[in-house]
Amino acid sequence: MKEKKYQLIANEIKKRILNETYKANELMPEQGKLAKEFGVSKITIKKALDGLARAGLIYKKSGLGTYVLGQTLKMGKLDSPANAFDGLYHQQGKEHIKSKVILFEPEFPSAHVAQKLNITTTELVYNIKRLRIIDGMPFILEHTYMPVSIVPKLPLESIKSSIYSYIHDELNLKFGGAFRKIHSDWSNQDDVKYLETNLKVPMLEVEQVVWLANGKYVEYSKSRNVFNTRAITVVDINNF
Amino acid sequence: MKEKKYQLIANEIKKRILNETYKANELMPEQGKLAKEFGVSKITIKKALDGLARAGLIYKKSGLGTYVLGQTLKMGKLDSPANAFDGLYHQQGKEHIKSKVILFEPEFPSAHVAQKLNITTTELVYNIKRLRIIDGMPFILEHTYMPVSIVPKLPLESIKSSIYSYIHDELNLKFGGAFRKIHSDWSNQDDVKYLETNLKVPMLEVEQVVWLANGKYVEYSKSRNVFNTRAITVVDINNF
DNA sequence: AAGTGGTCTAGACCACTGC
DNA sequence: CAGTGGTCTAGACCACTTA
Repeated sequence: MKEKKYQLIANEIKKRILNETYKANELMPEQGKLAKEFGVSKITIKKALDGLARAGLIYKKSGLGTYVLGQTLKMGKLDSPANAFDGLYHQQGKEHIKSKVILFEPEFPSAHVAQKLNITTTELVYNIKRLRIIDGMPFILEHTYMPVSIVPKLPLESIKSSIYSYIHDELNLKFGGAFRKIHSDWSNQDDVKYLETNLKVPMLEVEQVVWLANGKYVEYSKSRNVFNTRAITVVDINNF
Repeated sequence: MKEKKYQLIANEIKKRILNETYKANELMPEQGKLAKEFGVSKITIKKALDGLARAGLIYKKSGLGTYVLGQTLKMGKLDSPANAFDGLYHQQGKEHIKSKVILFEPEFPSAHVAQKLNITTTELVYNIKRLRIIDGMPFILEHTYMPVSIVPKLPLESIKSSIYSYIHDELNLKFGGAFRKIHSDWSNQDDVKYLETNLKVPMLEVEQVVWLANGKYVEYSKSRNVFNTRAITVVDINNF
């Protein structure tokens, strides 16, 4: 799998921003210089920078130059970016995260779940409940439905660690995108049971549908956190 | 202000998707055909489609074609997309929304606010509290800080309707992007007072920093909703 | 093998900024 | 005016999917 030039360049520039070769609120080298340095055309540099701009790392001003953007809403250690497909396991590091499998069963989906996954009610799905534990603390209660047809042999080992890694690295499938709906709710019996909290406490719930690059829906899930343990962060860049 | 070709094309294709000329889960005309139809080069079509793909309307599969994506996580009527700069006023329509101005004062920002807005504590900001009311129902309690230097003459009329429209249409400034942090919390005294709810109820809070296309920070705000009145939706497309 | 989308180029021209 | 980023093109070539 050959890395694309614009991807390589974007990664290199990102590295330079993170190690402060290019400092926050300062001008970066102009596109022409970068094109020369990397030995590519101007438009390829632009593509790399466009990606970084969308990720909220830089901004460009026509007639002036490209600036490094100072990140002002810092993420807490346990916050999750809403724009990411690497999963908790990678965000937090595998030394810190454990998963307890509460439920792992095949079943025929309800009409509701089938509709979310764009399948019929006769196509089997896995019904998976996991408690994600970070540094020994119960953290997220995840309830996931996944079509069996897409992940026919889901190893228990992956469920305990990272289903996303299995899909990405072992099955070599690429994620396409996700719709997420974030809202707030009262804690329920399950939350109390697994997240070591009380009844009638605020919860943060993320409901999501995830699809692969080949257009197939791979997951419908709800993740619940106790209110004061996690926030979701979103970067939203105007235009394209 | 001349519209760009890829923007015009993206809008036209979006229209066709919405009026179901191109139907969900079906193939769209290939890029070559579209290029011919609109009389532009293939790469311009691609740019238009890339934008639509990032907005979650379509997905493309190399070797196959471009599909219209069926939206499976429907937004509720009062939900807000996290990816949008048009503001509530436009999302809900001005017939339905009213704003009650609770506080509107200039002040020197606290160190915290100054840091978020990337200014010094000697640069004046507006301290604005608004209650947004939809169809007579108290809906969102907004607390906003805005540098006076960017909006020197903010008309009270705009605060009552749409500050975003004023910035965009009257001042002709373009939004650049936003960082948002979404979390859950207990309701507090202010929530009870203005949102007609009880104490100790779950709330959804969106904390955000918004900057303009010229890189200047224009807003630091916190918006609070009662838990069962609104959700935030996010579309997250892998890669660029 | 044919057809799709994706990458990349060189270069023309435009739009915006500051001097 | 010079210098920046943005748009757009024609066309070469690659990667992927289906047959």
